Amino acid sequence: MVALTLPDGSVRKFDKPVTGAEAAAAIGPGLAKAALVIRVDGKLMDLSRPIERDSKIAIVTSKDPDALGILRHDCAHVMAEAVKELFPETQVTIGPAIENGFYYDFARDKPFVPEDLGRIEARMKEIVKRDEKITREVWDRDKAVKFFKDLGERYKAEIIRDLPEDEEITLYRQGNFIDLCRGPHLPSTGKLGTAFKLTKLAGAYWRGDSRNEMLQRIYGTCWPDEKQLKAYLTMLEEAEKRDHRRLGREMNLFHLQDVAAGAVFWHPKGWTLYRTLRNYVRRRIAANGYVEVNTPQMVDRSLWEASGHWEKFRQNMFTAEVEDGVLALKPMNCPCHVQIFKQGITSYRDLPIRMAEFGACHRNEPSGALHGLMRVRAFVQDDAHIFCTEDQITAETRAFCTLLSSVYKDLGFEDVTVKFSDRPPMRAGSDATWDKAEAALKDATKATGLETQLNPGDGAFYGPKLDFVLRDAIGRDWQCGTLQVDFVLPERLDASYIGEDGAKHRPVMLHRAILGSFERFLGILIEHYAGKFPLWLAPVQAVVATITSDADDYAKKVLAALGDAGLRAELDVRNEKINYKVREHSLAKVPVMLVVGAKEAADGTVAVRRLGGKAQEILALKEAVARLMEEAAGPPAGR
RNA sequence: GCCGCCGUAGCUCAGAGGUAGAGCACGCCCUUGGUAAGGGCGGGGUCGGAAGUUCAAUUCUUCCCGGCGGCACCA
Repeated sequence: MVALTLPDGSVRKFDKPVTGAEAAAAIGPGLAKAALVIRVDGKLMDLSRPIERDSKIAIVTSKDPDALGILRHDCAHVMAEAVKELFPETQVTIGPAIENGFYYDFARDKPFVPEDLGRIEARMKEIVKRDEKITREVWDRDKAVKFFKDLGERYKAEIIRDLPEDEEITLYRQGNFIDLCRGPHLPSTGKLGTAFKLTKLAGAYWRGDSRNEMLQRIYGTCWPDEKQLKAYLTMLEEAEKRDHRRLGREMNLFHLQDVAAGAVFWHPKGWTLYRTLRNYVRRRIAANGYVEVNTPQMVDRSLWEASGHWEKFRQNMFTAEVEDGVLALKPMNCPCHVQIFKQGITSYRDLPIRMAEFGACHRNEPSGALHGLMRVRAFVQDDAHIFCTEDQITAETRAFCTLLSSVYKDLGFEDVTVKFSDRPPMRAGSDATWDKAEAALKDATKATGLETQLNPGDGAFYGPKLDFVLRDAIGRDWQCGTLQVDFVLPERLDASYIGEDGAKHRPVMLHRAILGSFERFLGILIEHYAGKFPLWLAPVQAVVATITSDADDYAKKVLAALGDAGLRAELDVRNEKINYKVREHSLAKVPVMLVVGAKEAADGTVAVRRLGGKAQEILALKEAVARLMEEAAGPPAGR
């Protein structure tokens, strides 16, 4: 006798063990048809497996959030089957479900070409049409290894060999295709549907290790129905439209050029945006007790040896030989800040010292890592180092978390999470010190009300850290801010202060950045706003456009009034129709247009048109300027 | 760095073993038009770089540089 409790609390009794499929059929024929897998006491299982004991069950259909992963995993299997049919010499490896889809890694001498994707996709649809039954088999380990070896599938054999001793070896068979898999799977390939698409081709290292051979990865996306597939593809198109590299060109913000790979040519408008952001951060940190400094670009090798960078970071550093040694372009500012700290004698009364620098750093990133503004070789950090006592870590971290949250909010990001990385196995500093530092970070995030996720053992060897992640307008996460406690660098570079007791003590250093790098953050900001910046950030805040040349003189007066009010405005008196001008400045994403014709010139007014808006508002020039000025002032500094 | 794809006008892209074309942009002319493209004419390219094959290479081959998508990297 088996009693199965359904999600609604009702109990079904069977006089012998039943399979998930039978249980679903007993509940109703509609459900039996829609059933994909079954959840038994919280664990997902194949419908074909018998349920021997009293359990809580739920039939999982495509509406269930758990179904998506199964669907995508199955899609990977169907793709592997299609590939094996079309290219029998290919070896299969692994193929998991991932966010929005799945991939499968294949090993073969001849790489796939983009045209293959269409063929594979067509064959996948055939396999779905065949509606092959998917069956689960439990195999003996050695037999399974031999079986795959004999098939020439050496990767699969390797995976089985490396599975933990106590793990059951299960194989899934669909048609002529058999694959090692933990499952669960759909009852048959027909249940997959056809809402999938192969999206890209890529190389990927076997087992994710760059010392291993490279496999061919095929990515795909897969959804419960065509509508969701289409929605996803549309979302991708939207993301492409707001790509910062594209908007950077269209809005004439910056360009990248092969003569300086990984470095940015900022155009006037982009540089205005950059400076606006930098000025904003400058105001905010000044109001929060930071002092700003500036330190050398190129520093002698000896300092990097002392700081430990030469040993740990050498490959990423640009160097230049000079007559009496080697200089390195700084990849970070911290050693230089310690040099400033060390000038003269510092008393405990002077602490904390919050030393900020918009420091230009260079890192020799691998060529394949470069990506628009997001990953560059030359960048400027909104960097600062807080020199303080251990007792001050809590208050400083709290203040930083508050400042950071407020900055993100001002810049349009409300959704912020924190990753907290605590002590790694190999570390410097005593356990008591780590206890204190970790407690301080934990306390600070809690006090600020930030949602925190623990990354155990992921801290740097020199101290625990917080990483701040923000979510953008289309749901993507970006790690930007950071706060790292450092017990080691002050020691290595011999920084000290005089304590209350008159003796020398080591300060603690907090490395911290809110934006990370201006370059990357601007990339994120461009995509977040899709180029439509709020007025205070917009590089061109307003365009004064004339309807006919009769209004030219008045338009110049309007422009001057805007300029006097500190607004970034441009004039468009070209011999073009107003429709043309409106279209052009709209595409350039200028937030405000002030349209003036003979009427406005006579009345001393302007017709205000907001980007994307249909309505226009006629205002007296003075009134319009006053309103825009207020709006363009941006967030206040003193918080 | 690794795998794959790509590099033709400022941009988006077509093309072919016999030194190139479209649309938009740009310049000039006409047009003075009230909220997302008015019309005409015109200028513009060592076809990413180097070498090789060939009577002839921008086209085919190799190498290099750069871009794109991943992977690896991001103390």
